[in-house]
Amino acid sequence: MMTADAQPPARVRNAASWLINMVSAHSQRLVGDGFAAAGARGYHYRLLAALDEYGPSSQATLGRHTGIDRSDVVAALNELAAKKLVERAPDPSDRRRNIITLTPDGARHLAKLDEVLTGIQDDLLEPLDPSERAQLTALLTRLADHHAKRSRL
Amino acid sequence: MMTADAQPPARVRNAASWLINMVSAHSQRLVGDGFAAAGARGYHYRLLAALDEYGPSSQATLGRHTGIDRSDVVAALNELAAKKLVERAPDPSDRRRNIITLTPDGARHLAKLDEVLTGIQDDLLEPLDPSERAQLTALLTRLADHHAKRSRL
DNA sequence: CTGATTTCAGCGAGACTGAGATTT
DNA sequence: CAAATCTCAGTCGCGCTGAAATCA
Repeated sequence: MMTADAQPPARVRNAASWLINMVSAHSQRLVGDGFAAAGARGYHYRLLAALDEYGPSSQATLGRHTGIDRSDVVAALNELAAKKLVERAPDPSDRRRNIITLTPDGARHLAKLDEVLTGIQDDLLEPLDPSERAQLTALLTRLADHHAKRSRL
Repeated sequence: MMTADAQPPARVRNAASWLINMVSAHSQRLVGDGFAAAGARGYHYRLLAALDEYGPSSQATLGRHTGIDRSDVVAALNELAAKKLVERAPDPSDRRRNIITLTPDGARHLAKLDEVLTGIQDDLLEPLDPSERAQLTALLTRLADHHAKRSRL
C-alpha cells in the first residue's frame, strides 16, 4: 500500500524558490481565508490601505502605490464603490482622472482587515522566536528591495 | 507632478506576509519566464522531477509527491504526453490506475529545466552571502514544515 | 457498501496584455 | 504630435471543488 508521506522530490524540496513559494502559498491561504471571512480580498486591502496612508488619489497613483495593474484597479474599485467603501469623483483639474476617496465605512472596514492581518502575522511566524523573525524579515527585505530595483529598470 | 517611487503603504510593506509574497512573486516570475523559454511550466517540472526521483508512478501518487491536485495532474500529463516526455500505460495489476513513465526525451527535458532552475536560484539569492542563504533556507524550511504539518491535520 | 483512481467541467485570485476613448 | 488616464475584454499559472465513471 501507499504511505501518505507526500514528500516532493529532493531537488524541488531544497530549492530556495520552492521554499519561498511554499511559505508564500501558506501565507496567502491564511490571508485569503481571513480576508474572505471579512468579505474582502487582497486587492481590496491594499487599495484601502493606500488610500488611508496617502489620502485621496487617482486610480493610476493607486496602482503605483499598491503594485496592482491599472486594469485590476478598475475592477477592484468597482467592487469597493458598490459597497460604499470608497467614492469615485471626477478630478475637476484634470478630466482624465478620477479622485478616489476613502469613506468612513471604508476606514472602518480597513481597521477590521488590519486586525485580521496582524493576527495572521503571528500564525505565520509562530515557530520563530522574535530574533529569528527579525532575521527573516531583514533577509526578505533585502531580497525584495533587490528585485524591486531590478524590475524597475 | 507625481513622483514614481511607488512605495506601498507602510503597514503593507512591513508585514511578513507581504515580504514573503513579494519575494515569491519575483521568484515565480524568474522561474516562470525561465521555464517558459524552455517550453514548460512549473507543473511540468514538478511532475518530471517526481518521475525521475521515484520512478514510474500512478497519477494519484504523482499528485501526492508534487502537491498538484489530481485534476491538474491529468491536464499537465496530457500536455507532457503530447510532447512524448512521458508515457501513460494502464496498470495491469490495478485497472483503475495509469502508470506514468518518463521517456528518454522527458529525462533530457528535465535535465534542461534543472539547469534553468539552478541558475535562477543564484539570481534569486544574489544579494545574500552563503551564510545568509543558509540562514534564510533554514528559517523558511522551519516555516514550511510547520505549516505543512498544520494543513495535514 | 466503502474507498481509491481517473477524468471532466468549472471557479477564484493574482498578475498580466492589448486596444480604445478621452484628455493633457 | 506624444503621453497619461480610465475602461473593457481577454489570457495565463496556480490552486481548488464537485461530480461522474470505473474498479479494488
